[in-house]
Formats: sequence, structure tokens, C-alpha cells
Amino acid sequence: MSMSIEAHHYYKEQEKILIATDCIIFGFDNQSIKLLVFKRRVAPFKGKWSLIGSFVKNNESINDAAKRVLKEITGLKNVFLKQSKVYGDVGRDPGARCITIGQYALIRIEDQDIALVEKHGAVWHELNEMPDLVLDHDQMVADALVQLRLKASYQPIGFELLPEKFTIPSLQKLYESIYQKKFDDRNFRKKIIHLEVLTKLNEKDKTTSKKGSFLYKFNREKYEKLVALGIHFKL
Amino acid sequence: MSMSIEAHHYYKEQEKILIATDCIIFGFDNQSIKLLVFKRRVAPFKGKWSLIGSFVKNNESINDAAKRVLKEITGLKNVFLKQSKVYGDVGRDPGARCITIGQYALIRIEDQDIALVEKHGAVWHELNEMPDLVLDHDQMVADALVQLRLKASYQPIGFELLPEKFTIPSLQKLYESIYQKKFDDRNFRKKIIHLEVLTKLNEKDKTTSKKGSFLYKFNREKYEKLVALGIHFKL
DNA sequence: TGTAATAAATGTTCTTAATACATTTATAGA
DNA sequence: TCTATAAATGTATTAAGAACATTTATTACA
Repeated sequence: MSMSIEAHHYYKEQEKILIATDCIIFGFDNQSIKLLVFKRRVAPFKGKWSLIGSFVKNNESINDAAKRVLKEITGLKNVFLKQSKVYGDVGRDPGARCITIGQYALIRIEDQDIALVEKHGAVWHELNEMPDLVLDHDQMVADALVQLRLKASYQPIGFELLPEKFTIPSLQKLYESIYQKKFDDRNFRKKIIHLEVLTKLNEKDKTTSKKGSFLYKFNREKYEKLVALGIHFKL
Repeated sequence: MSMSIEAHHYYKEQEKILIATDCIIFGFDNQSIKLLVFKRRVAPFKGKWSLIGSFVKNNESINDAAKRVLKEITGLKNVFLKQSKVYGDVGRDPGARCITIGQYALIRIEDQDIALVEKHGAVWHELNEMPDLVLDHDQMVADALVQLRLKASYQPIGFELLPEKFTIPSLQKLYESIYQKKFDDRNFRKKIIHLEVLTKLNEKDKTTSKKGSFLYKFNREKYEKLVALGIHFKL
């Protein structure tokens, strides 16, 4: 790795700006979408509700930094992660000039390591019952939610949020929770089945009704073909 | 702005990571979409084709940093700018650990300050005739293009790329250039008029045909209502 | 002055997807 | 065997998308 004197000089004269990442952690428990936050452990604003984040270390990518945070708090590896937006205003953090990269995560709440989550004082909140968060974190949540909705409109994010086997009513609950509105159950079912990315199983989930509801699996192969074709599914 | 000792310590122990922004500058000249690049002025890779960017200064937001670059190279202020993606892999820049924020800009090529652009050795290239760019800049272009297409599917980006008065055939050329495919002119016209965001003027542009083509203006008010309603217009 | 050439503008039909709404079905538990 | 309940299925109407052919306004030049 060769570098000219000129380059060395150019790089060195840059001032130090801190770089962090904050995770907007969405979780689904087959009922509604929730968001994981905890009480900030460092000043300023120590003790206030905050997204879970970290500075990016010198030897890790921003993706790895978020993965590290998620692993530390929830015990989960291989979590779906996507950048939402960068927050880089000069005065956003009174503690220091710090740029943070918002990254949203989608997890199945049932998969979490509860002991770890509790140990870190992290708490799941309903979207419509969120406490105020420090700094610009409320904005970060709002922005991530817009992006999640956009994403949900052209990709079945259910893969990340639902268990392997799931029912159509629970998939509908997921979408209703993301968009915070009700869908017509007959039309929802028709539309989702019409996409042909679900495989119906010969099993039922009887926890929510006497009749029971058939379980389905995503067909990842068919789904990927659909996405590759650029198909949009508005729900 | 008070800070505890603890916070000071915490902030200070973070290592230095450089933070830059690179602009993916899309321009339209009423014929096709083009991209502005120049030859890199610093080592490593001095002289190679590169996106136009800069380190973020301590006293400017990342948005301001991109605005500064755009002003410097094209002479334009108030350019449409949108974040695309952050590139933060550890080894992406062999010169130093550097995270860069991709921001794409949309400009009317006719508005540029040609003297400035030429002075900086910046050159507009057709999307399908792009030279290889340094580092991960090819990927940055590809990613920005995906986002531009996505954006174009739910917002008439024409506001930023077309002159105040424009014809429907030129609007169609814009979309064809963004998507790199032809649209049926009858259906295109029907669809765009049906959106009711265009105001037809009593003037014609006769530069492209003997008959002349009626000029239109965007109706920003109606357009904003449409976007607020969350309306998608696939073209 | 009228004819040829050319891009612009308009119209029609068919197919597909979106919406709105009502009834039947399978099952557990009383 | 009856009741209650969520799950599943069906149908009619409306709106949007796709495919395709003809007419119109104008300039340039024969």
C-alpha cells in the first residue's frame, strides 16, 4: 500500500470527526411491530431513552459495528440490517462533533436472548407508545419507519420478521402494524397468494382460533425471481 | 454545553476515521441523463476518473460539504441533493481509513458554469459510456442509479432536471434515459397528463419539429399534494 | 401554391389489477 | 349437538395498464 507524501499530508490535515452508528431495531412478535431502545449509558443525556448504538471502531466496517451492537444486546447474529440515513449536522450532539449512520434491523422477538436484553436494560416499545428519545433519535426512528414502509411495498420483509412457518392472518398483522392501518382480510389474502411466493403446508396453527389457520412458508427462490423482475406489491 | 469528565474521556479514546462525501452528479440536457466526473487530484490514484467529493470539514454538515463541492465545480447553488448510501468498509481506500457518504445531485446541464466545470477538468459522460472509476465509485454510481429510479417511480424528479418550461416528449426522454428503455409515447402522455400536475402553456417549442410541441410547466402545489397522499406513479 | 416530410397529438380496445362487500366452513368447548 | 369464533372463499364493480393506428400542424422546397 504505497502513499505519496502529498496524500499523507492531505489526509492528516483533516480534523477529527467522530463516527457512530445507531440501530433502529424493529421486532415482531406475531402481534405488532415494536422498537428496542435503552437508557443511554454515557453523558451527555445519561439515563435518557436512546437508540442502541456505538462508535465505529477503526478495524470494523459500519456494517460490522452495527452487527457487534446487535450481538451484544440481543445475542443475535445474522440479523437483517439496512442503512437508513446519515445524521451529520454540526450541532446534533452537544458532546462532540459526531456523525451517526442510522441502520435499521429487523428481528423476530422470539429469537432474542432475553437475559442479555434485560441485562442491558433494553425495552421493546410499541410504535405508538414510544418515549421521547435523546438527540435526533426520534427523527431517526421516523425516517427508518418511512424506509421500512417503502421497502415493505416492494419486498416481502416478512422473511426477516416472521418465523419460518406462519399464518396468513399473522402476515397481515405484520403489514397492518408496519402501516398502522387495517387491510381487508379477503383482499389481503388474495393479493399475497397471487404473488405465488408462499408454500401452503399441511399444518395448522390452532393457537388463535378453534378452526385453526393453515401455516405457510416463504419460497425464497420464487420471491427472489419476483424481486429481480422489479415487481412492486403495494398492500 | 456541559460535559462530564466521563464523556470527555469516552469521546477522546475513539480513533480517528476520516469522513468524506462523494457526489454522484446526474445532469439532463433535454436529450439524456449524464454523469459528471473528473480526474482525481490527490494520491493514491491521482489522475484516475473519480466522482467529485471532499472531506467533511469540522464546521459543516455533510449536506453543506456536498453543496460546497457542487458550488465549486459547477457554480450552482440550491442543487437537489439526496443521500444514497454510506461506504465504510475498512479497506475501501488504501490511503487511509475513510468512510464516505454518497450523495446524488440532480442538475440541469444548461445551468452549469461551463468555465468552472472545464477549469476543474470535469466531464459529462453518458451512463452507458462511463469510464472505470477509482475505488468503489463504480458501485456508488450503480447504487445511486437504483435509488434515482426508485425515486422517479414515486416522485416527478423532473422538477430538478427539466427547465421551467418543457415539452412532453422531452419529459419522456428524461424518463427513458433514467430507465434506459423506451416507453410508448401515447401511453406515456396519457399517464403523465392524468396525474394532473402539468399546466399546459400557450407556447410551442419548435426546435425539434415543424409542427412544434406544446410547452408545459409543473404545478408544484398539485404535485406536492399528490406526493403527500403517497401516490406512486410507475412509468 | 401545393406537396412531401416529420414529429406531435389523439383515440380505441383489451386485459389486468384494485376495491368493496357477504357468506360459508372447520373446530373447540360448553 | 349447539354455540361461538376466526378462517376461508366468492363475486361484481371500477380503475389502471398495455398494445396498437390514425390524424394534425407546420416547414421547406419543388
